[in-house]
Amino acid sequence: MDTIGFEQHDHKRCVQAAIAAVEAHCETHRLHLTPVRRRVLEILLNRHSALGAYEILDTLRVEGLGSQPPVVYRALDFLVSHGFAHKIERLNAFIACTHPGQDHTPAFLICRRCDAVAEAHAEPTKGMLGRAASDSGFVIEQAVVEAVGLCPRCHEGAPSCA
Amino acid sequence: MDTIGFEQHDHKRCVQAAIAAVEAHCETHRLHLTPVRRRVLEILLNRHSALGAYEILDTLRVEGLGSQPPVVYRALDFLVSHGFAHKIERLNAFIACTHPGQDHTPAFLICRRCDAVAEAHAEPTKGMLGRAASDSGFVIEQAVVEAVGLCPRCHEGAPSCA
DNA sequence: TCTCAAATGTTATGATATCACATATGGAGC
DNA sequence: GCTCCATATGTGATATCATAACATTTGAGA
Repeated sequence: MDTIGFEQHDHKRCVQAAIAAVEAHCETHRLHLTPVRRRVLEILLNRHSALGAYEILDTLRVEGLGSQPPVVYRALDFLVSHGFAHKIERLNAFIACTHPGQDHTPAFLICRRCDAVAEAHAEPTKGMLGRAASDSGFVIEQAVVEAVGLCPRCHEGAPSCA
Repeated sequence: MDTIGFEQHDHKRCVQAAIAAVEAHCETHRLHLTPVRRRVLEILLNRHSALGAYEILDTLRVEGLGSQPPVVYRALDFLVSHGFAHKIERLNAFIACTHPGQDHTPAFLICRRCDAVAEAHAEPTKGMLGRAASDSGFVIEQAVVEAVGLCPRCHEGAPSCA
């Protein structure tokens, strides 16, 4: 399953690849990946845990890219609306998408101990939820699927998953 | 599927039955359903859409049951932690549980037009999410499943789903 | 070069949630 | 009945998350 992000990986390379994929997508879809938007995406990509909007803003402020909340929220709106990032409702935080440009319903595995977040795929129209929806005539347009628990490393009984 | 709440029903009776079920559960589990907690539950039960904490607080304030945010948040903590109510993360709002006392993972169908919310059951350990979790060694303890879309009535093309 | 839409800068405020500490309530043991 | 203590509530202040409103800048195309 290539969507699980708990294992070790070449992080620098994964960031570069993600940026490249987003750039390509913006190119073909005539979207503006402006400096602020690009930088917010980079900040998100540099972590595999979710970041609060104000944490991102702190970094932008240091770099002179903006100091007020609307700056970061607008950049996040752009990234989220085009599927380059996702909001984790449970955490009121944001995370870069691990497969940008592809249409998908993300599902998240959130470690409550080390705060790592892995993205998987959800199938909101299948399973009991999909059946309940179709039985009642509800039309699902969008879904939030977020599981909280322990990631493999934190589950091992290690004192910390740093 | 008795967990779908979009159809018409005897609302007064459903509220009474829910209160009775919660009372019974508190009785057997030595939990205190204090006046504030009971009233918050009633306020939630009187709707089939989610209510924000401050909306609930407005009602409590009028009734002299408390006027500060911690009052309502503490009552909600009690209700949510014992499964008598759920938080809808997507809406930052709360809703009474439709089958209190039973251990379950709720899933919600949220109408974006009329704000009605129906509760269904989720199976977080099944489907692709469960497989992704077990494949990676993630242990799911809790899950948020919330679908946004159109309820049967709003989907009919009616001007409103009042 | 002009124009206009898109993006950004900035001030202020709204909405959601918690902390910290004081006070009250109610049952267990004496 | 009284004391002790855990639980619950009252209250003021504040933290955290998010958006409204409007001015200014930028950049692609006429």
